Amino acid sequence: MEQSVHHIPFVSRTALRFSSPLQGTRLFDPGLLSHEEKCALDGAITLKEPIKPHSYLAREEQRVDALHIVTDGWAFRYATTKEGRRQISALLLPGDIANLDSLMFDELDYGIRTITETTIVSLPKERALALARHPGIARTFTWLGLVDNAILSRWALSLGRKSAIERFAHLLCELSVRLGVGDGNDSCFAFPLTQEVLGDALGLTTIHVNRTMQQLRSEGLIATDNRTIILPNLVRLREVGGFDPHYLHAASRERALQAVWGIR
Amino acid sequence: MEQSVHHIPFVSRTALRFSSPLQGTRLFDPGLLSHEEKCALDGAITLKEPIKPHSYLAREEQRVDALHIVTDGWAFRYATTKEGRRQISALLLPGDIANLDSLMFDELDYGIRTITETTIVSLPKERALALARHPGIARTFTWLGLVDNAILSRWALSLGRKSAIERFAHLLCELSVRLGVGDGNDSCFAFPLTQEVLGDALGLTTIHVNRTMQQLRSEGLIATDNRTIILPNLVRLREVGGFDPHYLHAASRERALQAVWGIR
DNA sequence: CGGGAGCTTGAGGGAAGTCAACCGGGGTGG
DNA sequence: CCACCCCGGTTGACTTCCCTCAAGCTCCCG
Repeated sequence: MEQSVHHIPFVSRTALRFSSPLQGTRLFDPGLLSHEEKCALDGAITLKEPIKPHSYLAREEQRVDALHIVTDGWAFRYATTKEGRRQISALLLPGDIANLDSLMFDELDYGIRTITETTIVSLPKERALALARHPGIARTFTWLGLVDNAILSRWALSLGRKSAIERFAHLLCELSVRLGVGDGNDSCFAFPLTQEVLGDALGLTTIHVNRTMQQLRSEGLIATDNRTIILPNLVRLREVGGFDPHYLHAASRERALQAVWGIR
Repeated sequence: MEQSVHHIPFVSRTALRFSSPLQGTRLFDPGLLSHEEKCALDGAITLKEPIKPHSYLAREEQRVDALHIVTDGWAFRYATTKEGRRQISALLLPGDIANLDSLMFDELDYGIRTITETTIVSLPKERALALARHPGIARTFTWLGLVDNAILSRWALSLGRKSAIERFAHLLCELSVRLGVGDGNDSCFAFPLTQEVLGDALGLTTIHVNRTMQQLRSEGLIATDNRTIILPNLVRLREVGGFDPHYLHAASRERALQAVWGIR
């Protein structure tokens, strides 16, 4: 996280005056924050010890008094039926806020678990609410909540109306965009999801996930190797999944990055 | 919706000084708004002509430059697959904002249709953003977005991990709470959803919705009569649906109502 | 070397989908 | 004013996608 200034091209010096664990996360991404607001945010957070893989960041019904922002690693939100069937409602990637709703609600109505080792920074609820008096920060929270919502709406479309292979393809397309791996074919990224976790995200059994993966492999749409996934034909994968990246509103994110850094 | 002042006990007269179409809607509910903020909101909205049943309030991909708040009637948000399979991602009841995300995004990534005749008020995006400088209004928007999110997460659990009858039961429980019909058994409310719309909300075919309704009827969990539904055994219905009202955060709404009106 | 986590395979079953009718009622146009 | 039509609901027969159950396999790690 300690990043040295000389790795970054000479632009926009003032914006670089500090180096925050939040640098480059989605919290800063939408481009809604002034330099002052970024500093204020940065001053309010505390960096936590890394959290082990497969451990609980929070349990269902738990009282949580701080926002947790993932800065590294993968995690997920989930809910379970009384019989113990689990549905993942969000995959949390670096930059995501794990529990934005804690801003307004006292108790979680879901649980949070890590997938890989995960580092988070936390922002006490009270300070977050105070910071939300900065219009840019308030708008950033709102923006993040709305994107969460857009993603979840697509998941609902997948869960309710798509076949296993379509759901899987759609999820992979979503992840490739959210992770910011290039649009070109032959996308490739670390993929720490077990088939069990995939099943719980896609509303399928692990066994059916396995068979669906085989189908995708045999059609040349994915290749996996040691927790890495390759998408050799993103165009066709998007067709299969019925994926249109528009809903992720990554464009505004790109635009913001460009405006702030003059790069990328 | 036509509420006359003399139905309301003599309390908190100042809070009643104006009568807004927003009165009693979820926009005012969380209790986050000062009297001044309510006035500001009220001054920014315009009441629209009632919209016919089964008509489009907005299409997918459409540019929308105002928030639309449902004040009467039922509507829904939906998305479709390329083959035309439709999934409803939200049922919009009086008080709901149909397109909160228009606050931040230019184009919808869903469509909005009415179910019954619907009246809406609209709030131009620019004015909404300006109003969001009031902390209470900003927090109200955030609150509404977060509740939307909580509801959608439960829908994902239903769609991914519950049987037809469980999904149906859960939806009915959710609606009974959101509509504010009493907790007691023998809840009863107008129910304008066709089996087709229900199917699109629950991720089922109309035919299977029909059979599921028959099952619920035969088990004495619902009774229908001319677009009205009766839930004769809400306790068992909640058991069947695995429903816990906590996630709707209606409590804070009740608390707010109590604080403002001293009633209910 | 044993054990567990994650992956793979096969056989059989079941919940929900598909296809194809039919019904009943309310609106409408001839 | 009646006939017609269309929408929404209902029913039956058949299909299918995905689930369940039950193993066995392959790593990796202690």
